[in-house]
Amino acid sequence: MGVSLKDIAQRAGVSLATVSNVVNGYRPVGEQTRRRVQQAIDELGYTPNLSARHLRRGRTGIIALAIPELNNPYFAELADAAIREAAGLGYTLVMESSGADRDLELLLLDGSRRHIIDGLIFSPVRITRDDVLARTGTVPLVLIGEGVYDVPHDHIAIDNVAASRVVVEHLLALGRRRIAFIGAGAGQDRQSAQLRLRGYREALAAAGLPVDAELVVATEQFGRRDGLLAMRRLLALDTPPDAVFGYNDLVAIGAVRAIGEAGRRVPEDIAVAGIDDIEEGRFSTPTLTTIAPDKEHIGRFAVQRLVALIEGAPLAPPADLHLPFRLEVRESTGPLGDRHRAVG
Amino acid sequence: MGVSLKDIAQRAGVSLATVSNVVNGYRPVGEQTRRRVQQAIDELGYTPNLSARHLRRGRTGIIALAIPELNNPYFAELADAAIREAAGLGYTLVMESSGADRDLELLLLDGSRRHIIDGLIFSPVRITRDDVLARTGTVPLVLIGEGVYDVPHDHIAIDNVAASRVVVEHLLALGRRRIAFIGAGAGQDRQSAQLRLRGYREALAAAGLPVDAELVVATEQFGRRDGLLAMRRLLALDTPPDAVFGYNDLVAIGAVRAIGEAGRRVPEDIAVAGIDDIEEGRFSTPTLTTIAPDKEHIGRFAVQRLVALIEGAPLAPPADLHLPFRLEVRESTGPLGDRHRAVG
DNA sequence: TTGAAAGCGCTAACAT
DNA sequence: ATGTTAGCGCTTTCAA
Repeated sequence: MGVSLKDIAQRAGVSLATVSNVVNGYRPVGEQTRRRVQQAIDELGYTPNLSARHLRRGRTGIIALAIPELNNPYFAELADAAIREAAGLGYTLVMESSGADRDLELLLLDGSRRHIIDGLIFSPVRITRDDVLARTGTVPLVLIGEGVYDVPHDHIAIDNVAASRVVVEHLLALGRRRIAFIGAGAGQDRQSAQLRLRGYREALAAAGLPVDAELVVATEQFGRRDGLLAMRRLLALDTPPDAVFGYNDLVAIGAVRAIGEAGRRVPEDIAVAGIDDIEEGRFSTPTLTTIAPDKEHIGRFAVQRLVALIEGAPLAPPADLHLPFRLEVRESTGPLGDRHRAVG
Repeated sequence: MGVSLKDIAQRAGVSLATVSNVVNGYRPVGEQTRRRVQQAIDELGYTPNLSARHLRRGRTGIIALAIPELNNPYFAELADAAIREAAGLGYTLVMESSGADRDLELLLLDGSRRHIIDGLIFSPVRITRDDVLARTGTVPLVLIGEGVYDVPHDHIAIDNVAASRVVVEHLLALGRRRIAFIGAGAGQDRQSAQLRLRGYREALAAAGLPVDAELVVATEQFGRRDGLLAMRRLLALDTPPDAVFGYNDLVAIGAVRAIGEAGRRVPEDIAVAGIDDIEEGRFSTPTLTTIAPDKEHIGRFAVQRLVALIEGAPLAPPADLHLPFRLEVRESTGPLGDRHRAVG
């Protein structure tokens, strides 16, 4: 074991409590004493034993960020911001993957790690509002993403229905009329898929267009491969779409690949757009039109709310926060002839 | 506070030690007793308080994976494997980012979190062999990647010189003669950049070709944008290259983008290859030729070695492990006319 | 302004 | 096979 408070106390000729107060600043310490203690700390190279502190305080200083897929770049970028914010507030953030599995999500919700984490930032995709209401776990909880609404917890997300509408309106403004949606979710209640699908439907309805069921493709997951496979099915239709809206950027990128493999061009033959604004889409060929949520903001804000909750700061009641987003029009829906404008 | 061992002991009418033994299995417990204790545990919903356990044991059950950039997909894919392996062995893995900063790396090396982590898997890029030899930290350490060699720690990596040679030999076999290298590292000692550059040089030398200094481009970082900017400089040369080898897949993808923006084609005009085999390169247009290290293997193996070290298992002395890799030839260097073969 | 001491929940050495 | 108990390092109440 390393250097402990007791070692410092002995060295400085003071009591344990005094050293603790120099370290934590809970109550005033005389200037003389403080100096002696600080010197001992420096000489011996003391750092607090966190396990002991946590045992005593009943807190661990660890918060978790639970997301469906670890290697979805959207979450990686979000996590990056969250980790930095957490570190700045004296917390360590650990990432947990639910694998988009309902049972695992329920476990996380009920505090599978309740003794190791002080709080949870959760991006659920399979559980429902009722699951959250019925939860027995008590660790502070902040929800992100569009999984669940109307629950007594902080909830940070963009308005997915509105975002989807903006994308589809953009495609309509380009003159596209057979607009497909990839990623409707395969039977399970991926709530965010429902919301994005709803925005898609609303935009079509507002334009007086019918929703053609064969243009709405469900997928098992929401990765590149899922987008690719779904797009192949769309290309096999008698009348393929002239535009595709992907559930997220990964799905859209998979669709772009499938279109190229079929010898068609994006955007000339088929325009493609996604949601998330992952960096990949800013360098792909063609670059990808997308909805850009402020990931940095979401990540930092979620951590701030959670830490406030943990530390019992007086704060506003649970809020449903809709952060702004913007449409990034790039080559995959750009006007023709606009290919290969320099990026970066 | 929640339910403690004492609560269970009272409920089951046994001693603390017995409950502890039911939970941990350190010594045998009678069948009758075990059943009663287990029932109490189930009824009261007991879970061990990890802070207490850690305080007592002197270990935290947390290991760290320190990498240069959190949102480099290569590391995300590696981390995914490592996190699963760690969980399987009863450890929680936290990710730390060094930001490829030398001071931060030194801090990590000397145990900036010594009280919170039991061990460290470290992928350094700026520190040197001497830094590692001089380290004062004592937490068990496993090195991954090509940052440092010949130090008394486990070290897991692919042979970067050999891998680079394979890539360049492949480009040579395609008949390319002006082969550029992007990502030589800008002055700082990014050891892995040196190694990959060495492989590049060796392959050219073996083919009896000179190394043209203007075809070797240093970059600040190793992301998509760096590849893009470097490639623009190469395209501005009097005689641009007919092939490009990127330090990693991200750099290569940036280069592909720059080539397209300049109105040239990959691979017809310029062939491009990288290292890492990130999923992005399997769906990009064109798909990216690359070196595929076994990320799953590296991640799991690093965790296994580290945990063995932590738990003091008798094990072989520190080893320098070179894991196998293979060349994945895809469209970006494929024979002409091979575009858009179906992937997936 | 400072000190003494209890006790957070657990494990492991020592007893029985 | 089971029980008793010391003590990991820290924070915090009560006293001085």
